[in-house]
Amino acid sequence: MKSTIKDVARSANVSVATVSRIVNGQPGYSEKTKQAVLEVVARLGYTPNAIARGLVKKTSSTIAILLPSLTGSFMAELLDGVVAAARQRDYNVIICNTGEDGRDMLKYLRVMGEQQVGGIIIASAEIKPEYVTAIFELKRPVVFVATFSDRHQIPYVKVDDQQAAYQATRYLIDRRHRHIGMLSGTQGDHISGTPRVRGFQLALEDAGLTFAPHQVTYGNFGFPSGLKACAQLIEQFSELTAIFAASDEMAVAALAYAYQHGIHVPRQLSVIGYDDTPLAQMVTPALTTVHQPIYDMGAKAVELLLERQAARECIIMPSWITERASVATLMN
Amino acid sequence: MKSTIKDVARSANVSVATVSRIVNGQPGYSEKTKQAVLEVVARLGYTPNAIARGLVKKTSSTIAILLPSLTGSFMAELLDGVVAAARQRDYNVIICNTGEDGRDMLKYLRVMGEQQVGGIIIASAEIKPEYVTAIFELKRPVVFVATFSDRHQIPYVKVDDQQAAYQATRYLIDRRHRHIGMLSGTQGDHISGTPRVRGFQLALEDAGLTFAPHQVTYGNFGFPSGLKACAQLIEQFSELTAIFAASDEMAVAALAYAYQHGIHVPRQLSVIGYDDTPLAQMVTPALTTVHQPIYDMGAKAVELLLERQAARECIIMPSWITERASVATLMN
DNA sequence: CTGAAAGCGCTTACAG
DNA sequence: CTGAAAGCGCTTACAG
Repeated sequence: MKSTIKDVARSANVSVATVSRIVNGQPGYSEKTKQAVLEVVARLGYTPNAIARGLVKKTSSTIAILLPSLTGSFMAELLDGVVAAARQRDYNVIICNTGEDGRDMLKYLRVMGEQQVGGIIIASAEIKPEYVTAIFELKRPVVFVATFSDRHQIPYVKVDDQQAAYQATRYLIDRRHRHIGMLSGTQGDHISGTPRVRGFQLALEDAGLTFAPHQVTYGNFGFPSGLKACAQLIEQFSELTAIFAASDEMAVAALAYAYQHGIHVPRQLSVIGYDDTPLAQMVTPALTTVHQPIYDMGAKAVELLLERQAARECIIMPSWITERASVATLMN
Repeated sequence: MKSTIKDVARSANVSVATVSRIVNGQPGYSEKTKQAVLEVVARLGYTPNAIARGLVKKTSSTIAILLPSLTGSFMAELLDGVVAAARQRDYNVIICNTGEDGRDMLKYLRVMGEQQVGGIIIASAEIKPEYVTAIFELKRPVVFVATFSDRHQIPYVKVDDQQAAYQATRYLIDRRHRHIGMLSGTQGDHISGTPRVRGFQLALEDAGLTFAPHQVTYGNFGFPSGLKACAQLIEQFSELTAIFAASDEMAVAALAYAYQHGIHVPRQLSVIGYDDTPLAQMVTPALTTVHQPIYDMGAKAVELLLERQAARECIIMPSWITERASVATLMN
């Protein structure tokens, strides 16, 4: 049987109050009783029950992260940042997989409320109105990361997707590409879909280039979808010399497609990605891509959640292009 | 203020016992009082406090997974399997990053004990003797995944690394390769290092080929280390026609190295990896590799932990080679 | 410096 | 079918 605070109190001939103070390093006891108690603690192998403590203190030193999927290195890196920042603050993190379509979002929101978590981070997902309702009912700190709601004041940390896409497109234009196609993420996705397409379009138009619907093709950010989208793009827009992909995985799919069809990257086709996940440096040719500070975004979200909740700030993280080997400058 | 069971009891003119029964679907109340109570529950927005329940039931419906690192798709996939299996059983999972060298292993073991978790999964890490001591003191279910202890009876689920390495090497030999090099993981790693080298050596010797130390070179399973190890291997063993890498990332590093040096894969150099992470299908040429059922291993670990703890079984999962495009059959 | 006691929000025999 | 009461393992005023 696990020993409790009562056991050590009895064994040390003191009250539980005294044991509690000593174990928690609060003032109020002599060095002598401290030694005696600590000795009993060691002998009995006593460890405090965090559940009981949580009940009286009404907080459990844990936060939850809700994410749509665990696959893909984006989430792994985000999680890494969250867990590291939480550990620094002695918080545990519970991980909830809500499913790609947010199927279990509402369920987890409720369950995490019941678990009395200190706060909830919601990652990269379409925020439906009913989520927002549930969030407000929870009366608990929530922050979004890599997503946001444009209708409600809920803190978020993310990159400016439209601007980042603009930069990436501009990068291609500056290297004299005039026929640029885009591999977009999920069509109709207001978070990471539409804004990136808009940035793409804007950059083209600002440079005096035309933008037509057949220049963009859609997938779901994943590799297989990228393969299909790339085939379709090249078929309907054969004059293209460069591709901007809305995710590294889709960009890598373009690389794979090109290789299979004997198209040399970057000599015959330039490719720029989005995310800068570890994948980008591993492929050949190494991928030039939009860098998102994913790890830092996770860490920042924790900070917002735990220490700056009152401020209700939103944070736009900087993004930039990390140059590698998949984009060529055109000669003419 | 959040309402408690007392609030709804008062509001519904019943005892807390009755509310408890109704909320938990236990027998013992009339349909009429049930309706009345449920109505109050809805009106007050009452949700039970899982912490309080955990205190009396002495279990918290959460398990912990301790892993050395979150980066790399191996861990992401494992985590995915664990989380999915836990969700099925209405368990939450707390994720603890112990650091590559197990720096925080002991700390987390203690903290998770205090959190009264229902069980602990320890993933892919060297198991030091002091861990085992701490594990036994915990008196809580523990299962290892992708690792094990050869000195103590603690359930594990893993692949037979030596055998898998043997198969991979054999695969190369069957395709007429006679000069085969290996990119090993961490030197001295008893879990995923040594056994794979041993399998490699055995396969060579069984085929009547020689095995010499200069045929293997060491990294730490990661991509950058693979690049270095590959350079070194090719320098000291230039006649090689095929490489067996102890991880997909190291195999991909070999692909990258070859590309940079104008060596065509698989025409001039064959490469086989280990893990079959998503990465393997994304690179070009697509990587032939040893498939580990990582997701299933995570799910299995949860099953062992929660439902078959008493049996104390260990499970060796099957592995196989998934053929893609990075290995060629030699002609001569 | 120390202890008795109330209380955190539940569940669960036990009695009716 | 229903309730009074004890108890889960702690923390924290309060009193001395």
